[in-house]
Formats: sequence, C-alpha cells, structure tokens
Amino acid sequence: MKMKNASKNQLRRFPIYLSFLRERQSEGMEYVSSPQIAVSLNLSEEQVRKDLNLVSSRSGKPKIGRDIKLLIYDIEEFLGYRDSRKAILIGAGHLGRALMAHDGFNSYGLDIICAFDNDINKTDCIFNNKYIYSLSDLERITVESNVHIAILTVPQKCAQEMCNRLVAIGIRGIWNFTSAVLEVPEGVIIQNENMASSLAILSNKLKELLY
Amino acid sequence: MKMKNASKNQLRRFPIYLSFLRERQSEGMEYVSSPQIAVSLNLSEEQVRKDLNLVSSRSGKPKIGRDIKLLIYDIEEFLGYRDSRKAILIGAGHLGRALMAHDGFNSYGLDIICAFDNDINKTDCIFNNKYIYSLSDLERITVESNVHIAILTVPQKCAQEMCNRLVAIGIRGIWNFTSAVLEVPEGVIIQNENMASSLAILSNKLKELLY
DNA sequence: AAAATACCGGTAAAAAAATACTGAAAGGTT
DNA sequence: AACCTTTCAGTATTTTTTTACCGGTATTTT
Repeated sequence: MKMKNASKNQLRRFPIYLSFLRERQSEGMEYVSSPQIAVSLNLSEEQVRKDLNLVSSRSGKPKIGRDIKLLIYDIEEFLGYRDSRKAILIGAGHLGRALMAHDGFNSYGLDIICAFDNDINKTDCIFNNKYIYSLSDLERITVESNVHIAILTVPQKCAQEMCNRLVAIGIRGIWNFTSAVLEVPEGVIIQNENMASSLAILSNKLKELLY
Repeated sequence: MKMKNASKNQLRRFPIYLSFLRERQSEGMEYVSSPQIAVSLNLSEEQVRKDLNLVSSRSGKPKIGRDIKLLIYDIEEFLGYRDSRKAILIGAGHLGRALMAHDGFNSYGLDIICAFDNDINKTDCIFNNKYIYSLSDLERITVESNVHIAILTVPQKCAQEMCNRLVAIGIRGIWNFTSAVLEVPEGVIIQNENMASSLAILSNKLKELLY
C-alpha cells in the first residue's frame, strides 16, 4: 500500500477511532459514516475523512458509509497492531504493575511478556501471568528474545542508567513513564508519557474557567 | 500580568521545563540560558524563548541567562500550581492506586485528597494517607468540600455514568484515564489521558524503523 | 425511471505552529 | 577603553494542521 506518514495528532486519533469502531461493531453495526464518527468523537467530518483516507484505500459508499470491519482492519494494519509486539516492563512498582494488570494493551498490539525490578520483595513472582525477574537478570533473560519495546516505570534517578542498559540489549523503542529526558543513540525511539504535561493542560483550562 | 493563552503543545512543554529547572536548581545553579535549555531538552532555542516569554515578563540577561528561581515561580504561577488543587480519585484499581501512590503530583499542583471505589474489598481503608470511601458516599462526602477536579480510573463501561455523577456534585475538570469518550455540559473540562494514543505513536515510528 | 438526499474524495483557503533571521545589549576579554 | 562573544527580544518566513468548499456518485424515495 502507499502509506504516507501521519502526523502526531493523527496518530493520536487513530486509537480513538479504533475504540469507537470496535464498540459499534460489538453493538452489531456494520457500516458507519464519517459524519457519524465526527459527531460522536467531537471532531469535524473533514478531519475524520482525511484521517481515514490516509490509512484506508477503500472508499466509503454514499448514503451508507464505511465498512466497520474493514476499517478496523486497515487502522490496525497501519498502526502495526496485527503483529502483536512483545515488550518488557522495567520497574514493577505501583505504576508498573498497573500497566501489567491492564490487559487492554493486547488489543492495541502490545504484549508485555515479563517485568524486571530491583526490589527482592517484588521479584521472582508472577503478577497477572507475567513473571517479575530481578533486574540483574535482564541481560541474561532477554538474549535472543527478540523484544524491541521496553516500558520504563522506574524512579527518575535511575532512568538514564536503565535506558542505557536497554539500548545495549537491543531495545529500539522505549515508552518512558518517568519525567527524565532520556538520551539515546540514533535509531532508538523514545515515547514520553508525561502525565504532568497532560495535567498542565487541564490545570490551565480550569484556571481560565474558574477565575 | 498579561497572560496570553498558550497552545496545547506549549502547555505540554511547561512541565518539562519545570522539571528541568528544578533539577538544575537542586544542583545549585542560579541562572540558565535558553540555548542551554534547548540543548538539554532537544528543542530549538527560539521555541524555548517563545515559550518562556509567554509566561514570564522578566527578561533574561545576555551572557548570563535567566534566573532559575524566578522562572520556576512564573511557570508555576501560569500553570496554576501555586494554589494546590484538591482532587478526588474515582476507581481505586491498580491504576488508581498507582496515581495515589505517586506523590510527585503535589509538586505539580495536584492534591489527591481521597478516593472512591465500588468494591467493598478496597474501601474503608487508607492508602498512602488517603482514605478510600465507598462510591455510595460520594455525594455525602463531597458536599461543601470545594473540590473541582476528579481523576477517573474506572472501567470503561461505567465511565459516562460516573462522569454524570461527578458533574452533578460540582466537578469542573475530569482527568479521564478511561478510553470512553465522555459527554459533559459546557463549562466542564475533560482531559483525556489516552495511553493507547501515546502507544500508537511509538508503534508507528517503530514500524518505520524496523521494516 | 427520475429526483432528492446523504456521503464521498479532492482541492483550496485559513489558522496555527515551528523555524529562521535580525539587530541590540550586557558581560567578559585584550 | 575598544572589541568580541553570548544571549536576548521581536519580526518574518516557512511548514504543518485544520477547516471550508465543491462537484460527483450511489442509494433511497416518489
């Protein structure tokens, strides 16, 4: 397929479309039109069309809309969800375990296969079907495991150090939940999940609203 | 002060500046220049200046830079962090408790005062100094409490229903960790923390990189 | 079968954001 | 004291993103 590259904002929207479409599908709907999607998700219909046309070469039918099943397929294909991606989780603290417990990631193409932690009280046990290893075993366990993604939920202080070890074992994408700004060599991707950033937007809007 | 409104992307960056500045301050630094910030955070210096000038009317000094202490003050002021905001947390599951455990929010102006849950096994206990009430007590407890922010970490199915109850008790800002698209009346702000969206960006970049 | 309607894709215009450029000023250097 | 360097603020340009518009088409309706 052609596959132009999507903007960040567009990429952000695709999982939202996906969630919406899956829900409609589970309700038994077969077709949905761009205006319908737009109203439900508070977007403009032009934007919806543009987004969907980017990932799907199938055209929608006037008066009917688009085939939900095929659309889901195309979005999943585009986002790379169809081949589920193995990931390891570093830092089995509260947040780490919350992510391990969230089985929903499987339907978004992410498969957390195991976790690692420094704390002996947390290691060598199974949490939500995933083994928590000692961090000292990281290199040994991941040899030949073909894992490319790591989820980083460690304290900020050790974030860079852990990041270096991850790069060394061949990790190519790091989902960074710490507030550290990580330095990585070219060819390694950092995706920051900075909750404080999200909070800042809420905080700011609220300030305008209340004062 | 003047206080123009910042774009979403700018708002996202401010907590990152803040984190950086606090770290430098804790190292004993007093001044920092825009180019220094830019290099450390992988931004352009023009963007840094533009951002900082938006929230701070104080000018930086050539050859020296800006006063870190004052800059922190101005950013905190702008984001409304100085008057810490009380919040309640709805849904004390894994993610909910992870957020309760994360004391860092205090330094970002958010003060989670208590939590609510449906599950009797989770309620009527104290977690990280915060009481977890039964959801049936929500209306009773929050009367006259002057809380404007709620953090929503419930299953997707009950998200809208809970949202309605929150609006009814006077909540004006909802930090939504569910993947539900919430409908609220005007004057209520929804901030979606959609992890799947963040994951999509990583997934997509990785696909380009690896294949 | 013809008309009306709802939805489509593509393109054009507008808005927003990021980036580049300019001249000035303050601190340090010779 | 004159000069050089660094950093500043402000404006202009480019790029990106969103929004608006328009002609065309398939389905439904009469």
